[in-house]
Amino acid sequence: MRDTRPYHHGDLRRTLLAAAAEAITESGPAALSLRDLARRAGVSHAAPAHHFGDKAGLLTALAAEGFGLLADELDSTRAAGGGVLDAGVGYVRFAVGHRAHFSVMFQPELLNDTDPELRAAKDRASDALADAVASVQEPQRRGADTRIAGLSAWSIVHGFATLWVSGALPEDLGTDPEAAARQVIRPLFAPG
Amino acid sequence: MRDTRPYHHGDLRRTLLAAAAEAITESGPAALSLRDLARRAGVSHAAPAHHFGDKAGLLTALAAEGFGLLADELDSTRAAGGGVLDAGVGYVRFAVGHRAHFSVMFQPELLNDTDPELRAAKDRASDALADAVASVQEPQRRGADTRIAGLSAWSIVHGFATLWVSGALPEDLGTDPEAAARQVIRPLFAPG
DNA sequence: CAGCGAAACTTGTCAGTGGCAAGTTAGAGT
DNA sequence: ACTCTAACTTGCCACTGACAAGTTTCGCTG
Repeated sequence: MRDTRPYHHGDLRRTLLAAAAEAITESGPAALSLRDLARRAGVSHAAPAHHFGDKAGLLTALAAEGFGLLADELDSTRAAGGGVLDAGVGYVRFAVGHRAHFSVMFQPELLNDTDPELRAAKDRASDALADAVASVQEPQRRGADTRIAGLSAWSIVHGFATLWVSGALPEDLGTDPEAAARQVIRPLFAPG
Repeated sequence: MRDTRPYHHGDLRRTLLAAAAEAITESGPAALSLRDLARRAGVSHAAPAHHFGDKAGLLTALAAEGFGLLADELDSTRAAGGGVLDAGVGYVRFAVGHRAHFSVMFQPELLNDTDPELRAAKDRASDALADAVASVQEPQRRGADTRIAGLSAWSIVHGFATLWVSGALPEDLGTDPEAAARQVIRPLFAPG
């Protein structure tokens, strides 16, 4: 909220990330143009490069932010006393609520996968996921492998989220992704 | 195998699709360049447009081919007397064996989703998937909803495939995607 | 087999894009 | 007040996708 545009934007990094998220939500990561983002933010076409190096750098920052948000989501459902099922629904809630982030997080060819921030955020999300699965581990019958159980849970939840946001699922599932997710995910957690 | 390059390539469409699949497998759909494909095929830079209209057209053709191949895969495991688990493993085999096709099939913003060929191929794959799930339906306990069961199966299988090809899964799962898939998917189908 | 219509490709061009290099401005610390 | 550096700008180049208009070849009809 400055009267006239100052030379220093002041918050360009954040602004660009937000604009990128919006643009990607609308048209996907492939259609993203750095110059377009710059225009939207009212800066020169080369300004984005200063903060992110290149396009992959921007998407990497977005992905890292995404993993952080995902970890937050999982941690918060856990803090609320939710079980694995709730964590799963939380995963879907994140994917649907942050399509842009989600659509970039699992496309490594768009990212600088060696970026330390990205790695850190990934690790944090990974830990949060492991915690959510481990919380249901105690009442496990037999010595069923926890590791495999976690991967099963991750797979079904990730699969549902991916299919939902890509519009591949049948329409008669309704318009509420969380309710639908709960139904579809349940069979894995409530056998018998 | 002509002695000198004829004006009519003869099989450009196929050649371009194959080249595209190769390029995408290496660097993802975003990095795909029509002009590069043309160069690889030894034709002019505008030749691809003749066959596919534009980039989305090419990717749409690739996606349609992909859905066809997926349907083939599922039908063949069914013909071999396999159950849902085998169909699931077949799904993963397809995704890993045809990364390029798979990576494009579920990114609607890259495609012309109204394309009739794409729709037809999608429907065929959808039917094959439904058949694979229905085949295990008879011995179902209680009136568990078949529709939901199918979506659960699709989700876990699709999720595993997606995570595997994106390199998100832990390395200690080994290098054999089918074996790993079988382990991770089983909990859904063999409860109790 | 002549020729003609349509399909398959080429050449040329334009606006838009990403990325680099070199300059300019502002702010922060001393 | 001075300087050092981060935050941006201007200018440029190679490349890309899309379109328009031409050229070559194939296949079919008569």
